[in-house]
Amino acid sequence: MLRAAVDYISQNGPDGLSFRQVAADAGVSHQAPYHHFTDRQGIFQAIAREGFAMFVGALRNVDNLEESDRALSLLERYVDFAVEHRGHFRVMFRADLCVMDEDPELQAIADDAFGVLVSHATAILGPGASVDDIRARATAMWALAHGLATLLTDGPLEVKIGQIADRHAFVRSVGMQTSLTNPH
Amino acid sequence: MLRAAVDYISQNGPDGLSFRQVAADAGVSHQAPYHHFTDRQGIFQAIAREGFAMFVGALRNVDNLEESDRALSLLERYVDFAVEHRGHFRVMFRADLCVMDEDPELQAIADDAFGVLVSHATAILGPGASVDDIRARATAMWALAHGLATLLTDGPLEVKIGQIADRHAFVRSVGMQTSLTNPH
DNA sequence: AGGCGACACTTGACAGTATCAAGTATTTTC
DNA sequence: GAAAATACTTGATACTGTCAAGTGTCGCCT
Repeated sequence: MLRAAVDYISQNGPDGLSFRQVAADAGVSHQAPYHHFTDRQGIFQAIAREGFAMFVGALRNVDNLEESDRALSLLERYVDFAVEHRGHFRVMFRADLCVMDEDPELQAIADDAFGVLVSHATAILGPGASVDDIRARATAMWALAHGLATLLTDGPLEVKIGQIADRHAFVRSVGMQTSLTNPH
Repeated sequence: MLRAAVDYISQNGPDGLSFRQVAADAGVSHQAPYHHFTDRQGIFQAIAREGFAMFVGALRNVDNLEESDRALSLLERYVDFAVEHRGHFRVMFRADLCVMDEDPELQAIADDAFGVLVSHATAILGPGASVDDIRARATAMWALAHGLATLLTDGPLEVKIGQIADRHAFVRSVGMQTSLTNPH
């Protein structure tokens, strides 16, 4: 049932998603989903949870890589996740669809994902860096990755810059332009 | 009428927007908007048009600034626009809400906005830069700005990194971390 | 002056939607 | 084997976008 919803979202976006249609696709009555997910919002929350769990998994263990490659790998993985799980990704960062405030578990797992970024920013900037610098660096990496992912999945990037032949190479070349790999 | 719709969107997001509610707020019958904007999609297209027009206006003339300040100013203006016109911004980059393919005028004005980024990237990298480098640099700036704007307007940025006291200073400090101001 | 056509809007109807409420099996648990 | 939780079901309500056809009102042309 979740699977059906995610599939729909990845193709048509989250907005047109019909609770009833999902039920029909799963071959049950129109109230069956309402029993599992309390709300229409509930189904998005469930998707976001699953998504963030996978997301953290994709980002974790980046520390095992060679240091010079970590920032680019992080960027690459972030974008990869968005493209490969666009159904989940489209929901995860939409505050209007899944309100994290009401779901502590979701909040916790999202924190984990951000934690990866912060620890990475800390490692790159070294022990001497100020809290503000680390915060700024982590935000910069997040914003770059998130912007790229968003523009690729939903936005008009390919419309504007033309078809992208090799996504991995492209993402890396974009990352190189920002020298986020360097200490300062 | 557009005003009412934009106000609603800036507060509640574009998804819950009800054609009928907008009409009621404007004190007309439920079919009056349908006369002005052919579609529910039509109202989003109108908002996107208005938005991109303002957007280009906000980004233009960044060339007049001192060269070292251009990249940061561009970033700052991009984010400013998103925050100050969040009602428009939330619609402009949602391909599912306003399909640009069917609106050449909208497409043209969006091209203008991207043109500012490209010309800026070209100027920074100098005449010797390859097309791929310029493309990558323009994308990097766009992604950073867009990601930051998105995370600020819709995303969980402030939830994760804490309240931002001075937005302008923060945006600039994030921009500094990426050295997008430098040639390479 | 009189008519005419564009425009701005209205009422009415239809199918589809989320959601509330209350019912019915089936499965698990004690 | 009874009770309770689980997984559904049907029915009804209020709201939504959209189609269709009507009403008034203004400016303009003859």
